[in-house]
Amino acid sequence: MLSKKATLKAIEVMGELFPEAECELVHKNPFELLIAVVLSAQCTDALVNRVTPALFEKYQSPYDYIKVPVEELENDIRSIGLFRSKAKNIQKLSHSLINQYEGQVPETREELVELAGVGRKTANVVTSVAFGVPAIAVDTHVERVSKRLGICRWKDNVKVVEETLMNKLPEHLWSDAHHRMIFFGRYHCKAQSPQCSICPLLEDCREGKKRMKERLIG
DNA sequence: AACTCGGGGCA
DNA sequence: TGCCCAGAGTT
Repeated sequence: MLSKKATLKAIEVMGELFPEAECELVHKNPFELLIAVVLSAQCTDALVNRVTPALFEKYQSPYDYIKVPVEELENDIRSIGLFRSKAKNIQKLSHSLINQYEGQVPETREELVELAGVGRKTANVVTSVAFGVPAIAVDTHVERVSKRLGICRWKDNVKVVEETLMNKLPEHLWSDAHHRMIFFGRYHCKAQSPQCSICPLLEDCREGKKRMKERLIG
């Protein structure tokens, strides 16, 4: 397991590699952010950003989303994939916001995860980005990078990965660490073709050294 | 724990 | 053109 010190150093190096790492979802308020993150499940943020300008123009509140037939909402988000379940979830979620929170977005993880289409990762992104609560949202990039570097164990589930990261990093870095690991995972430590041979973290990376040794990397 | 949903992107 | 990617929900 990577020490706290080495983990911190790795996060700093990722920051140097990707100084532009920050939240990529275009949002103006907690509600738009929530919708954007729900839409982003199983597709890229770039894809979501293609539909959100028109979507947010047309739908500005939970009340707008429940006024239209579900087929119309499906059609408005058709190009991002999984549009049937996402449209259904957004209407269900909108009803919940109206009935339980007077149309506002709740500010705690516990309340957020109860909403349709909102899981642990989405709840963390909303609380941290919209409400400034320190959190590490563990998506597949964060999970893969953490496991390859040896910050956590291979068998750890998402919850344990999250707790381990929080234990090894100071609270004020949680948000930055999240964004940096996403960039690092997406563009460098890729799922299929990690760039180990040119990686500045190779010395400290369990998986990278193994791959180099086994010549899995050119 | 394994499977499903559904597109876009890339080799 | 077929494989890979990305979370939440269901069983």
